[in-house]
Amino acid sequence: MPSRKKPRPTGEARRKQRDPRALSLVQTRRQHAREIAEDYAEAIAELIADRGEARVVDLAARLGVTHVTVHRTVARLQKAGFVSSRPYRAIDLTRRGRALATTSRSRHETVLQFLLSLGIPEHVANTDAEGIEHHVSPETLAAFASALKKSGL
Amino acid sequence: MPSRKKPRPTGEARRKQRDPRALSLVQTRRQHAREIAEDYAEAIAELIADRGEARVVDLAARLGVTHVTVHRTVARLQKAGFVSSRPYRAIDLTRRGRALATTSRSRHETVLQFLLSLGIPEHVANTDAEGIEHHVSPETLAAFASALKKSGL
DNA sequence: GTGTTAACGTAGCATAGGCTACATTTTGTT
DNA sequence: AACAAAATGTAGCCTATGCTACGTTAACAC
Ligand SMILES: [Mn+2]
Ligand SMILES: [Mn+2]
Ligand SMILES: [Mn+2]
Ligand SMILES: [Mn+2]
Repeated sequence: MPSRKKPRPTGEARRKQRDPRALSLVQTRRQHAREIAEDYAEAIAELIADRGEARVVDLAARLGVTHVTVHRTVARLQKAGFVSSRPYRAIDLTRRGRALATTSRSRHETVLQFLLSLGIPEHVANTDAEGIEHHVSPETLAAFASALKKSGL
Repeated sequence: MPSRKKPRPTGEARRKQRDPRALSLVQTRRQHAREIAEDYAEAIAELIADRGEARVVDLAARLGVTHVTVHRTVARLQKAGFVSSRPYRAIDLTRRGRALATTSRSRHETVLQFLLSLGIPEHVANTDAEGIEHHVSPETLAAFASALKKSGL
Protein backbone atom coordinates (compact mmCIF):
# COMPACT_ATOMS: atom_id res chain seq x y z
CA MET A 1 0.00 0.00 0.00
CA PRO A 2 1.46 3.30 -1.06
CA SER A 3 2.07 5.75 1.74
CA ARG A 4 0.45 8.87 0.47
CA LYS A 5 1.56 11.87 2.39
CA LYS A 6 0.33 14.68 0.20
CA PRO A 7 -2.60 16.45 1.76
CA ARG A 8 -5.19 15.94 -0.90
CA PRO A 9 -6.23 19.09 -2.70
CA THR A 10 -9.22 20.84 -1.29
CA GLY A 11 -12.37 21.44 -3.27
CA GLU A 12 -13.69 18.92 -5.75
CA ALA A 13 -10.38 17.75 -7.16
CA ARG A 14 -10.30 14.57 -5.15
CA ARG A 15 -13.69 12.87 -4.60
CA LYS A 16 -14.86 9.62 -5.93
CA GLN A 17 -13.43 8.78 -9.29
CA ARG A 18 -15.27 10.65 -11.99
CA ASP A 19 -17.34 8.34 -14.12
CA PRO A 20 -15.88 8.30 -17.64
CA ARG A 21 -19.39 8.72 -19.00
CA ALA A 22 -19.45 12.13 -17.36
CA LEU A 23 -17.32 13.35 -20.24
CA SER A 24 -20.25 13.00 -22.59
CA LEU A 25 -22.41 15.17 -20.38
CA VAL A 26 -19.69 17.76 -20.05
CA GLN A 27 -19.35 17.80 -23.80
CA THR A 28 -23.10 18.21 -24.22
CA ARG A 29 -23.02 21.21 -21.91
CA ARG A 30 -20.23 22.74 -23.97
CA GLN A 31 -22.30 22.26 -27.09
CA HIS A 32 -25.17 24.08 -25.45
CA ALA A 33 -22.89 27.00 -24.68
CA ARG A 34 -22.10 27.20 -28.39
CA GLU A 35 -25.64 26.62 -29.56
CA ILE A 36 -26.83 30.21 -29.39
CA ALA A 37 -23.85 31.49 -31.31
CA GLU A 38 -24.58 28.96 -34.02
CA ASP A 39 -28.27 29.73 -34.26
CA TYR A 40 -27.68 33.47 -34.26
CA ALA A 41 -24.96 33.21 -36.90
CA GLU A 42 -27.24 31.12 -39.08
CA ALA A 43 -30.15 33.51 -38.64
CA ILE A 44 -28.10 36.63 -39.27
CA ALA A 45 -26.55 35.20 -42.42
CA GLU A 46 -29.97 34.17 -43.64
CA LEU A 47 -31.51 37.57 -43.00
CA ILE A 48 -28.68 39.31 -44.77
CA ALA A 49 -29.07 36.98 -47.72
CA ASP A 50 -32.84 37.35 -47.83
CA ARG A 51 -33.34 41.03 -47.00
CA GLY A 52 -29.98 42.67 -47.27
CA GLU A 53 -29.60 43.27 -43.55
CA ALA A 54 -30.24 41.76 -40.16
CA ARG A 55 -32.09 43.96 -37.69
CA VAL A 56 -32.68 43.25 -34.03
CA VAL A 57 -36.43 42.91 -34.50
CA ASP A 58 -36.02 40.51 -37.39
CA LEU A 59 -33.79 38.31 -35.32
CA ALA A 60 -36.25 38.44 -32.45
CA ALA A 61 -39.08 37.33 -34.72
CA ARG A 62 -36.91 34.64 -36.27
CA LEU A 63 -35.66 33.24 -32.98
CA GLY A 64 -38.78 33.54 -30.89
CA VAL A 65 -37.41 35.82 -28.20
CA THR A 66 -37.86 39.49 -27.38
CA HIS A 67 -35.77 42.22 -28.93
CA VAL A 68 -34.19 42.76 -25.53
CA THR A 69 -32.82 39.26 -25.45
CA VAL A 70 -31.47 39.69 -28.94
CA HIS A 71 -29.87 42.97 -28.02
CA ARG A 72 -28.01 41.52 -25.06
CA THR A 73 -27.04 38.37 -26.87
CA VAL A 74 -25.69 40.28 -29.84
CA ALA A 75 -23.54 42.30 -27.47
CA ARG A 76 -22.14 39.09 -26.05
CA LEU A 77 -21.54 37.61 -29.49
CA GLN A 78 -19.78 40.80 -30.47
CA LYS A 79 -17.51 40.51 -27.48
CA ALA A 80 -16.90 36.91 -28.49
CA GLY A 81 -15.94 38.07 -31.98
CA PHE A 82 -18.76 36.62 -34.06
CA VAL A 83 -20.69 39.77 -34.95
CA SER A 84 -20.15 43.48 -35.24
CA SER A 85 -22.80 46.05 -34.53
CA ARG A 86 -23.25 49.70 -33.73
CA PRO A 87 -26.19 51.39 -32.02
CA TYR A 88 -29.34 51.59 -34.10
CA ARG A 89 -27.67 49.89 -37.04
CA ALA A 90 -28.03 46.54 -38.66
CA ILE A 91 -25.98 43.62 -37.39
CA ASP A 92 -23.08 42.20 -39.31
CA LEU A 93 -21.14 38.99 -39.10
CA THR A 94 -17.39 39.03 -38.69
CA ARG A 95 -15.25 36.71 -40.72
CA ARG A 96 -15.42 34.22 -37.87
CA GLY A 97 -19.17 34.70 -37.66
CA ARG A 98 -19.57 33.97 -41.35
CA ALA A 99 -17.48 30.85 -41.01
CA LEU A 100 -19.64 29.70 -38.11
CA ALA A 101 -22.79 30.45 -40.08
CA THR A 102 -21.60 28.48 -43.07
CA THR A 103 -20.66 25.34 -41.22
CA SER A 104 -23.71 25.52 -38.98
CA ARG A 105 -26.06 26.00 -41.86
CA SER A 106 -24.54 23.12 -43.76
CA ARG A 107 -24.71 20.81 -40.79
CA HIS A 108 -28.27 21.87 -40.02
CA GLU A 109 -29.27 21.13 -43.59
CA THR A 110 -27.67 17.71 -43.55
CA VAL A 111 -29.41 16.77 -40.32
CA LEU A 112 -32.73 18.01 -41.64
CA GLN A 113 -32.44 16.17 -44.94
CA PHE A 114 -31.41 13.03 -43.12
CA LEU A 115 -34.50 13.16 -40.93
CA LEU A 116 -36.69 13.81 -43.94
CA SER A 117 -35.12 10.85 -45.69
CA LEU A 118 -36.32 8.69 -42.79
CA GLY A 119 -39.84 9.78 -43.53
CA ILE A 120 -40.26 12.23 -40.67
CA PRO A 121 -42.94 14.81 -41.45
CA GLU A 122 -41.47 18.16 -42.36
CA HIS A 123 -42.81 20.07 -39.40
CA VAL A 124 -41.44 17.55 -36.94
CA ALA A 125 -38.15 17.18 -38.76
CA ASN A 126 -37.63 20.92 -38.68
CA THR A 127 -38.00 21.03 -34.93
CA ASP A 128 -35.92 17.94 -34.24
CA ALA A 129 -33.14 19.17 -36.52
CA GLU A 130 -33.07 22.49 -34.71
CA GLY A 131 -32.11 20.72 -31.51
CA ILE A 132 -30.11 17.81 -32.85
CA GLU A 133 -27.81 19.83 -35.10
CA HIS A 134 -25.75 21.09 -32.18
CA HIS A 135 -24.94 17.63 -30.91
CA VAL A 136 -23.78 15.98 -34.10
CA SER A 137 -20.10 15.13 -34.25
CA PRO A 138 -18.21 15.24 -37.53
CA GLU A 139 -18.33 11.45 -37.59
CA THR A 140 -22.08 11.34 -37.21
CA LEU A 141 -22.52 14.15 -39.68
CA ALA A 142 -20.50 12.20 -42.21
CA ALA A 143 -22.59 9.11 -41.55
CA PHE A 144 -25.78 11.10 -42.07
CA ALA A 145 -24.45 12.58 -45.32
CA SER A 146 -23.39 9.18 -46.55
CA ALA A 147 -26.72 7.56 -45.71
CA LEU A 148 -28.40 10.46 -47.44
CA LYS A 149 -26.39 9.99 -50.57
CA LYS A 150 -27.26 6.31 -50.69
CA SER A 151 -30.96 6.90 -50.12
CA GLY A 152 -30.95 9.75 -52.60
CA LEU A 153 -29.92 7.56 -55.51
CA MET B 1 -57.75 48.95 -45.96
CA PRO B 2 -59.17 48.04 -42.58
CA SER B 3 -59.50 50.89 -40.14
CA ARG B 4 -57.77 49.61 -37.09
CA LYS B 5 -58.66 51.59 -34.03
CA LYS B 6 -57.50 49.32 -31.23
CA PRO B 7 -54.42 50.68 -29.53
CA ARG B 8 -52.03 47.83 -30.07
CA PRO B 9 -51.01 46.03 -26.92
CA THR B 10 -47.86 47.22 -25.32
CA GLY B 11 -44.83 45.03 -24.82
CA GLU B 12 -43.81 42.44 -27.35
CA ALA B 13 -47.25 41.21 -28.32
CA ARG B 14 -47.39 43.19 -31.52
CA ARG B 15 -44.09 43.49 -33.41
CA LYS B 16 -43.24 42.02 -36.72
CA GLN B 17 -44.98 38.79 -37.39
CA ARG B 18 -43.21 35.98 -35.59
CA ASP B 19 -41.47 33.68 -38.00
CA PRO B 20 -43.16 30.27 -37.89
CA ARG B 21 -39.74 28.69 -37.68
CA ALA B 22 -39.34 30.34 -34.30
CA LEU B 23 -41.57 27.62 -32.89
CA SER B 24 -38.83 25.07 -33.42
CA LEU B 25 -36.37 27.14 -31.45
CA VAL B 26 -38.88 27.68 -28.66
CA GLN B 27 -39.47 23.95 -28.56
CA THR B 28 -35.73 23.27 -28.42
CA ARG B 29 -35.42 25.60 -25.44
CA ARG B 30 -38.24 23.74 -23.71
CA GLN B 31 -36.42 20.48 -24.30
CA HIS B 32 -33.31 21.93 -22.70
CA ALA B 33 -35.32 22.87 -19.65
CA ARG B 34 -36.37 19.24 -19.33
CA GLU B 35 -32.99 17.80 -20.14
CA ILE B 36 -31.53 17.92 -16.66
CA ALA B 37 -34.55 16.22 -15.14
CA GLU B 38 -34.19 13.44 -17.69
CA ASP B 39 -30.48 12.94 -17.14
CA TYR B 40 -30.81 13.00 -13.37
CA ALA B 41 -33.71 10.57 -13.45
CA GLU B 42 -31.73 8.23 -15.67
CA ALA B 43 -28.64 8.48 -13.49
CA ILE B 44 -30.50 8.01 -10.23
CA ALA B 45 -32.35 4.96 -11.51
CA GLU B 46 -29.11 3.49 -12.77
CA LEU B 47 -27.29 4.07 -9.49
CA ILE B 48 -30.11 2.51 -7.54
CA ALA B 49 -30.08 -0.48 -9.86
CA ASP B 50 -26.31 -0.85 -9.75
CA ARG B 51 -25.49 -0.02 -6.14
CA GLY B 52 -28.73 -0.05 -4.24
CA GLU B 53 -28.82 3.68 -3.65
CA ALA B 54 -28.06 7.02 -5.25
CA ARG B 55 -25.89 9.38 -3.23
CA VAL B 56 -25.11 12.98 -4.01
CA VAL B 57 -21.44 12.26 -4.60
CA ASP B 58 -22.20 9.40 -6.94
CA LEU B 59 -24.46 11.59 -8.99
CA ALA B 60 -21.80 14.29 -9.09
CA ALA B 61 -19.22 11.81 -10.37
CA ARG B 62 -21.68 10.38 -12.86
CA LEU B 63 -22.80 13.73 -14.21
CA GLY B 64 -19.53 15.60 -14.19
CA VAL B 65 -20.54 18.41 -11.84
CA THR B 66 -19.76 19.24 -8.23
CA HIS B 67 -21.76 17.85 -5.33
CA VAL B 68 -23.04 21.35 -4.73
CA THR B 69 -24.67 21.51 -8.12
CA VAL B 70 -26.22 18.11 -7.54
CA HIS B 71 -27.51 19.15 -4.18
CA ARG B 72 -29.27 22.23 -5.50
CA THR B 73 -30.60 20.47 -8.57
CA VAL B 74 -32.00 17.61 -6.53
CA ALA B 75 -33.83 20.15 -4.39
CA ARG B 76 -35.36 21.63 -7.50
CA LEU B 77 -36.29 18.24 -8.90
CA GLN B 78 -37.88 17.39 -5.59
CA LYS B 79 -39.97 20.54 -5.75
CA ALA B 80 -40.90 19.53 -9.30
CA GLY B 81 -42.01 16.14 -8.03
CA PHE B 82 -39.44 13.86 -9.64
CA VAL B 83 -37.36 12.86 -6.64
CA SER B 84 -37.64 12.64 -2.89
CA SER B 85 -34.76 13.18 -0.52
CA ARG B 86 -33.96 13.97 3.07
CA PRO B 87 -30.81 15.49 4.53
CA TYR B 88 -27.81 13.18 4.52
CA ARG B 89 -29.81 10.36 2.99
CA ALA B 90 -29.83 8.69 -0.36
CA ILE B 91 -31.98 10.08 -3.14
CA ASP B 92 -35.11 8.35 -4.32
CA LEU B 93 -37.25 8.69 -7.40
CA THR B 94 -40.94 9.35 -7.10
CA ARG B 95 -43.39 7.46 -9.24
CA ARG B 96 -43.19 10.27 -11.76
CA GLY B 97 -39.42 10.22 -11.55
CA ARG B 98 -39.32 6.52 -12.26
CA ALA B 99 -41.60 6.99 -15.24
CA LEU B 100 -39.34 9.72 -16.57
CA ALA B 101 -36.28 7.53 -16.02
CA THR B 102 -37.81 4.63 -17.86
CA THR B 103 -38.83 6.53 -20.96
CA SER B 104 -35.61 8.55 -21.00
CA ARG B 105 -33.46 5.48 -20.66
CA SER B 106 -35.30 3.69 -23.42
CA ARG B 107 -35.08 6.64 -25.76
CA HIS B 108 -31.41 7.14 -24.94
CA GLU B 109 -30.74 3.51 -25.73
CA THR B 110 -32.59 3.64 -29.04
CA VAL B 111 -30.69 6.74 -30.13
CA LEU B 112 -27.39 5.17 -29.12
CA GLN B 113 -28.07 1.90 -30.91
CA PHE B 114 -29.17 3.76 -33.97
CA LEU B 115 -25.94 5.73 -34.11
CA LEU B 116 -23.92 2.57 -33.58
CA SER B 117 -25.84 0.93 -36.42
CA LEU B 118 -24.60 3.73 -38.67
CA GLY B 119 -21.07 2.71 -37.82
CA ILE B 120 -20.26 5.55 -35.46
CA PRO B 121 -17.46 4.59 -33.06
CA GLU B 122 -18.74 3.80 -29.62
CA HIS B 123 -17.05 6.67 -27.82
CA VAL B 124 -18.41 9.22 -30.27
CA ALA B 125 -21.85 7.63 -30.38
CA ASN B 126 -22.09 7.78 -26.62
CA THR B 127 -21.46 11.50 -26.56
CA ASP B 128 -23.68 12.31 -29.51
CA ALA B 129 -26.51 10.24 -28.07
CA GLU B 130 -26.23 12.09 -24.80
CA GLY B 131 -27.02 15.35 -26.52
CA ILE B 132 -29.36 14.14 -29.23
CA GLU B 133 -31.67 12.09 -27.04
CA HIS B 134 -33.39 15.14 -25.63
CA HIS B 135 -34.37 16.45 -29.05
CA VAL B 136 -35.86 13.35 -30.56
CA SER B 137 -39.61 13.47 -31.14
CA PRO B 138 -41.74 10.33 -30.86
CA GLU B 139 -41.90 10.26 -34.66
CA THR B 140 -38.15 10.37 -35.05
CA LEU B 141 -37.69 7.87 -32.25
CA ALA B 142 -40.03 5.49 -34.04
CA ALA B 143 -38.13 5.97 -37.27
CA PHE B 144 -34.84 5.23 -35.50
CA ALA B 145 -36.29 2.11 -33.92
CA SER B 146 -37.68 0.94 -37.21
CA ALA B 147 -34.43 1.53 -39.08
CA LEU B 148 -32.69 -0.31 -36.29
CA LYS B 149 -34.96 -3.30 -36.59
CA LYS B 150 -34.33 -3.51 -40.31
CA SER B 151 -30.59 -3.21 -40.00
CA GLY B 152 -30.58 -5.67 -37.13
CA LEU B 153 -31.95 -8.53 -39.20
C1' DG C 1 -16.05 6.23 22.80
C1' DT C 2 -13.12 9.23 20.17
C1' DG C 3 -11.15 11.00 16.17
C1' DT C 4 -10.72 11.34 11.31
C1' DT C 5 -12.66 11.79 7.10
C1' DA C 6 -16.08 11.35 3.66
C1' DA C 7 -20.39 13.00 2.64
C1' DC C 8 -23.45 16.49 2.78
C1' DG C 9 -25.15 21.16 3.36
C1' DT C 10 -24.85 26.35 3.06
C1' DA C 11 -23.20 30.89 1.67
C1' DG C 12 -22.02 33.51 -1.81
C1' DC C 13 -20.35 34.43 -6.51
C1' DA C 14 -20.63 34.31 -11.71
C1' DT C 15 -22.68 33.76 -16.31
C1' DA C 16 -26.31 32.79 -19.54
C1' DG C 17 -30.55 33.72 -21.07
C1' DG C 18 -35.39 34.63 -20.51
C1' DC C 19 -38.79 38.62 -19.38
C1' DT C 20 -41.50 43.60 -18.67
C1' DA C 21 -41.44 48.42 -18.40
C1' DC C 22 -39.77 52.42 -19.91
C1' DA C 23 -36.48 55.77 -22.40
C1' DT C 24 -34.34 57.18 -26.61
C1' DT C 25 -33.45 57.36 -31.43
C1' DT C 26 -34.57 56.80 -36.09
C1' DT C 27 -37.67 56.72 -39.81
C1' DG C 28 -41.56 57.64 -42.50
C1' DT C 29 -45.77 60.65 -43.30
C1' DT C 30 -47.88 64.70 -43.77
C1' DA D 1 -40.40 70.86 -39.81
C1' DA D 2 -43.29 68.23 -36.85
C1' DC D 3 -45.48 64.16 -35.41
C1' DA D 4 -46.30 59.36 -34.86
C1' DA D 5 -44.68 54.96 -34.91
C1' DA D 6 -41.22 51.58 -35.18
C1' DA D 7 -36.89 50.25 -33.82
C1' DT D 8 -33.49 50.17 -30.60
C1' DG D 9 -31.52 50.69 -26.09
C1' DT D 10 -31.50 50.54 -20.80
C1' DA D 11 -32.89 49.29 -16.14
C1' DG D 12 -34.05 45.90 -13.42
C1' DC D 13 -36.12 41.49 -12.43
C1' DC D 14 -36.12 36.24 -12.55
C1' DT D 15 -34.50 31.29 -13.04
C1' DA D 16 -31.19 27.85 -14.19
C1' DT D 17 -26.77 26.15 -13.76
C1' DG D 18 -22.10 26.16 -12.97
C1' DC D 19 -18.33 27.15 -9.32
C1' DT D 20 -15.23 27.73 -4.59
C1' DA D 21 -14.93 28.08 0.21
C1' DC D 22 -16.34 26.69 4.33
C1' DG D 23 -19.40 24.63 8.02
C1' DT D 24 -21.87 20.42 9.72
C1' DT D 25 -23.19 15.60 10.06
C1' DA D 26 -22.57 10.75 9.63
C1' DA D 27 -19.67 6.75 9.17
C1' DC D 28 -15.74 4.13 10.07
C1' DA D 29 -11.48 2.73 12.28
C1' DC D 30 -9.25 2.10 16.21
MN1 LIG E 1 -30.45 25.05 -33.65
MN1 LIG F 1 -29.10 10.35 -21.08
MN1 LIG G 1 -28.27 13.96 -22.02
MN1 LIG H 1 -29.41 20.23 -26.71
